[in-house]
Amino acid sequence: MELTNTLTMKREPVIPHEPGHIRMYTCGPTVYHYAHIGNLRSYIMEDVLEKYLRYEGNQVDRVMNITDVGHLSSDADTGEDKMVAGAKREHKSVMEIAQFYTDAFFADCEKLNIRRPDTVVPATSRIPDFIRMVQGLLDKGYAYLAGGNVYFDTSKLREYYVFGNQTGEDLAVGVRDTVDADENKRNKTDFVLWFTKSKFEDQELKWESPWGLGYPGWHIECSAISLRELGEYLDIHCGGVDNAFPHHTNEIAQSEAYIGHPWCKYWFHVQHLNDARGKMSKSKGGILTVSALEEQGFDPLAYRMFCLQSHYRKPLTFSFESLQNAQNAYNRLVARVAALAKEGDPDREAAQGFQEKFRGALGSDLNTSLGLTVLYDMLKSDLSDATKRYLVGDFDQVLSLSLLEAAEKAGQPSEPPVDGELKAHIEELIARRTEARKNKDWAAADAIRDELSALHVAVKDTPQGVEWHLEG
RNA sequence: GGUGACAUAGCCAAGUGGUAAGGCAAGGGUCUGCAAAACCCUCAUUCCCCGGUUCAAAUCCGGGUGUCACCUCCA
Repeated sequence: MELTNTLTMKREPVIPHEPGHIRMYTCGPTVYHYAHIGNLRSYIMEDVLEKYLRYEGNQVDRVMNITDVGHLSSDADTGEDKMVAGAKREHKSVMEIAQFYTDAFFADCEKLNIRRPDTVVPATSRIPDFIRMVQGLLDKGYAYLAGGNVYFDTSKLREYYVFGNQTGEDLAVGVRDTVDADENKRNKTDFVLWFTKSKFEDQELKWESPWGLGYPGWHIECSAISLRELGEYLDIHCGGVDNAFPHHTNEIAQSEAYIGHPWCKYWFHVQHLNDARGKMSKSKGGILTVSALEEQGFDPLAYRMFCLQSHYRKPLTFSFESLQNAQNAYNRLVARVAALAKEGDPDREAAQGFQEKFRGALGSDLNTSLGLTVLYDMLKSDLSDATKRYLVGDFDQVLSLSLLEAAEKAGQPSEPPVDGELKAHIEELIARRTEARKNKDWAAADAIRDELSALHVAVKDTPQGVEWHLEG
């Protein structure tokens, strides 16, 4: 397949270091709060990438870290570690908070059909690895001690800025007026590998190290975890664009300095989900979670479809109007799949043409929007129902919209979740309406329908009789 | 100030030199007592603007404009 590699800003064929075996790393969540749907857009698109690589027949090893240490609390760089702030807010221990939000993150992922990576590593479980790596960088002369902290010396690199054409002079330290210049740094692009001293004094999570009691810098965890789990040749590193600088830039700097050769070949960056105000972010507030969407009657998979209808390299603006579009489209798609006859065997040979088109779409820089079009074209084609069902299942290995499962549920009118008394009342009203309709007393029939609709019951007259269901 | 990405109908979008896919919404129709659902039909002479190259440009080149993001917390 071909992907746009952020390192070169060109579309390139994906050729892994070891043929047929792709090693993929993803920056995981910081678990001090619920993930918002903007975070989850990245994870959805990365999930599609992983599944498509498997669909093409590759073995994929995927690793994700869980950041349960080392991030600061507020919009400004003042205050305590975000994990600590979260713990205090909820009167729990730091590790309890981390576990709680880690579980919440994976629960959201499950609702969105995001596969859990093969290996998930909490940063706090790998402190000795981080210390070893920092020591290695010191030994090789890429790091220095100053003011109690260990810094990475970016002047030792041939090239520091790998994404884009910035120069060191361009870096405006303190663009955000709450960020102060760190006097210990030899170069303004240098960054901390290990802290023992910082302006944030009340860190609860600290570990012994050769440089004193402290905690790791903000970038070391991804490098160390990736190097240990996936080796020195990483194929694809994923993340949101806002992490390209400084996080990914610093990861590359320290990883390549440590191993002494190029590290990761392809960088896959997902653009932001914006709302009318711009980037949706935790610090701005007003964030939307999967649960919030569910409370408003949306299926999490409609949000997945919303993301799939767009392209990962385009900024996507969220609005409830757009999500409603996606929800409608999803419902109709499921209804179409549900209408396919189940009898018969698929004609796999006839299916190949659409499979090729599907690969053509997804293989071309993960064009999910075009992939959905192939699905629609296939459903409209003159293939047999059995073949169509087969292809729906085939494409859904990548799209993961649970189309066959949802169609199955739609096919069996499940008992509406109402208690016996209310149910009896509704059925009584329906019986009276049927009677009124038989007598062509339309006014009475419509009055009863209004009454039902006040109870949030929608009725549908079909040749087989009256169907009803609860709304919203 | 520096850097990067993006710009196609009401909305989401495909498109990588050959004369604007698809989805949602909307309008019309069939069906139905009326609805709902389903099905059928319609819906951009034009792709942010201005130049240029070409027989031919949404696509290539030059110059603008706008939106968003990053510049040490963010995916």
